[in-house]
Amino acid sequence: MSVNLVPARSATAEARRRQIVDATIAVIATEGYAQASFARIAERAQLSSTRLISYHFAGKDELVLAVVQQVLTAIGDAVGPQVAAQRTAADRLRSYIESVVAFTDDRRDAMSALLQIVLAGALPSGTAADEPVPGHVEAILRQGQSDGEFRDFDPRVVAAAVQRSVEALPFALRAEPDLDCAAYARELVTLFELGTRRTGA
Amino acid sequence: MSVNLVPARSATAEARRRQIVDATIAVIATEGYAQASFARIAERAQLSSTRLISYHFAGKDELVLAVVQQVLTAIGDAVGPQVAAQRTAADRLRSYIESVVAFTDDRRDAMSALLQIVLAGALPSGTAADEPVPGHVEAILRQGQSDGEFRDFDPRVVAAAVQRSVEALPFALRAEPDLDCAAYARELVTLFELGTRRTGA
Amino acid sequence: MSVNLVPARSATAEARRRQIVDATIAVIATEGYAQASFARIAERAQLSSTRLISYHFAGKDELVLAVVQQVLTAIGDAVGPQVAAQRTAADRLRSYIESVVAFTDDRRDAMSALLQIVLAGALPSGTAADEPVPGHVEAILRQGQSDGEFRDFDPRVVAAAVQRSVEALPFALRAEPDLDCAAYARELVTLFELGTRRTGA
Amino acid sequence: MSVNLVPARSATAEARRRQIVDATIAVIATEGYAQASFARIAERAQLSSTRLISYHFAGKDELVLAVVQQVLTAIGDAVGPQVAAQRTAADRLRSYIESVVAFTDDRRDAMSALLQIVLAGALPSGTAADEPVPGHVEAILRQGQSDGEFRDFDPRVVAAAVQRSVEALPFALRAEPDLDCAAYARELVTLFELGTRRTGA
DNA sequence: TATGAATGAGCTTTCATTCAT
DNA sequence: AATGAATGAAAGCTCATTCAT
Repeated sequence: MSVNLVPARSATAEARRRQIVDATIAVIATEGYAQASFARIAERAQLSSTRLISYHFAGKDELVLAVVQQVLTAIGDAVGPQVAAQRTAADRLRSYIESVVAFTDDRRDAMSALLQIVLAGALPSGTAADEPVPGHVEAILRQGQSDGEFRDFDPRVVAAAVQRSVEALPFALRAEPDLDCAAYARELVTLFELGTRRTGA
Repeated sequence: MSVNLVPARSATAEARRRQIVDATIAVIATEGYAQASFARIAERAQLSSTRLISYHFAGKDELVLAVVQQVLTAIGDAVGPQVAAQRTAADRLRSYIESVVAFTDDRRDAMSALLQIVLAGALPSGTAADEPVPGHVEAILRQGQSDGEFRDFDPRVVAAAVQRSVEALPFALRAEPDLDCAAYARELVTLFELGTRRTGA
Repeated sequence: MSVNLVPARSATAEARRRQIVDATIAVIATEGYAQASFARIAERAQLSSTRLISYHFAGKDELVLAVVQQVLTAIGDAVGPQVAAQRTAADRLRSYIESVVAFTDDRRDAMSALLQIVLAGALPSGTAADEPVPGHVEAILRQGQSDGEFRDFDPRVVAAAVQRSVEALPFALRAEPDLDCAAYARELVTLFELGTRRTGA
Repeated sequence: MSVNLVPARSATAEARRRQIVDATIAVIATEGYAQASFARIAERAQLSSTRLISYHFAGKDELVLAVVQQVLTAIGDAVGPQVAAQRTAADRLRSYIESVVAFTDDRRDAMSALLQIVLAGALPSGTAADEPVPGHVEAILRQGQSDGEFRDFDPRVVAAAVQRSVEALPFALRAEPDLDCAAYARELVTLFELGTRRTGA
């Protein structure tokens, strides 16, 4: 039996927060993190004044944190089940790349905003969310190594390479919106399959 | 015959610009791009007022551009000759990774500042420098493919993967300053060698 | 036959008002009058929102006035009977000083809050309570003069001196919480006894 | 030979600071400390914007500190020589009361502003100026005791009484602008002469 | 009696930049 | 080449208060 110490937010408040978070994502994605002032967010969300943002969020940090958490949750919901359904490490790696790419294609603004926040170092300290789905790729790689599927390599380095390669997609999409994301995913899958699989005989 | 439309800057002015650019790099690297205001830069450079910055640079855009150009030039000087000395595409790719990693290790602030500027989307439009050493990796990859060294893949996707993987290093170094960069480079070299080489018979 | 124009407040409402007034006193005493916003008061009183304050008090003026009245009433209850029990003016003056000092020692927050409000000039105009127990000291002094106990002096000036000297105690207590208040009172009593008594033959 | 490490402020800057400080004193004295916002100060000083205040003072704390220092210096200049010219402790005490009262009468706004700042507890911590001419009265009293002029009493208590009694004048002046200050001073002088002089035989 | 939601006005501070020497 | 002075705009944030249940 769990006790909720924090007073539950009302449905109205939750909807407002959601609306503000969505507007923040849109502003960051389209105008850049530096331009994401309360004024512009309020404008985008059709709010009467920025005061409504201050009312629902303790400060800008809390707003940014809410954006990060919302997007991370969405990524987790989209990617987690796909990856978990796979049997081998190679399949999980493939599934991870494919589903993150698909999510990126589907929710471009959300992914773009998340990356801008993380890369700008704008995350308030103490946040566990230093990376999208942090450590997941590294865990997959380590499992694959101990299972004998993958060759010997530093899982941190390769995990970083996978992660960053996937994260490159939003930038590519901004330059070329009609990019074939499925093909993009296939290229990355092949690249890292070849790069990680057990070599030899 | 080339005509110099821009009036040559004096040595004194050049030194001042250099001093300001260096201070800007230091501020961005250590405090973040968002904190790099004229006030903080002037403070770091020991200038009596921000007026000196405005005097030597037409505006913030020009200052940021000067930072980017200075760092890109330094990268070019460090990486270009190394890569050019190689005979095969595979060697050039290896050399590229190794020398960029070495440069990153050597000039951490400069590389960190450059990446923050680029990732923040802070480059004034019309700048050709959308990427560090833009297109170099892609050119190497294309050459390798037409030479038969590399397998068939989308050179843009793989180039992006290589580029971003190398760019991950400054972030890793911030978290772990004593990171073994040579080992980091070796891991990336192996990863992308395996991922790009001609497979099969 | 008296008519009650103000609708009687229920016991619940009265308790709430009391709770809010007490929280206001605590905030003013510990953080200063300038920091005594509705937000901080609500926080201190464990209220869910500032709305409850606005609900029970017509505005900040009324809240501050309620604080003043509550403290003044308490002072009157503590000091009045003591003074009234004395027979000579000198005894009444001594009793006034002693009992106000005792009250200040006993109810430090209340006295501190009252003084801050009065000294900040925060009393809404038209309030009769421009001073704690206004005029009492002056009345004692005038009586002592007409009775021939006290020498000839301007009772307003001396009353102000007595008043302010007693009011200095909260400030002294803040700097030195373990101050011997009884000794403090004795010093003041002697000082003003010597300063006011009939001199000469 | 002394070296000035802090760059000297220009005459222009010094004049501007003075102008702003004077306007601040006027606003605090006439409208109260709580109303002394940059906006009102700028308005009073006829400045084009509040930006000019921020330009000349690092923040509100520095501005308030400048006010305090300016007034304290003025008090010291007015009171110090008068007191120093006296031979006995009783004369010095009398001179102190008379000259502070005279200063208060002469520079009502300055004294009123100073007292409001001090009483509001608005002095940034670390400031030595916790009281107007701090400790001077106490020093006079101690000297008078060791010289045998004054009776035995706690000099801190009596000093506080003298200090606060003198500080009451600005409040009295606000209520009654035509108050006879010389008479006010005479009353206080007599009161504390009688209260402090050696009694007996 | 109480409360969640919302609000306009105001605050200090920082921004890059310009004027005038 | 350099500098002191000044500036309008915008930033995030807090204020007491009101609306609507």
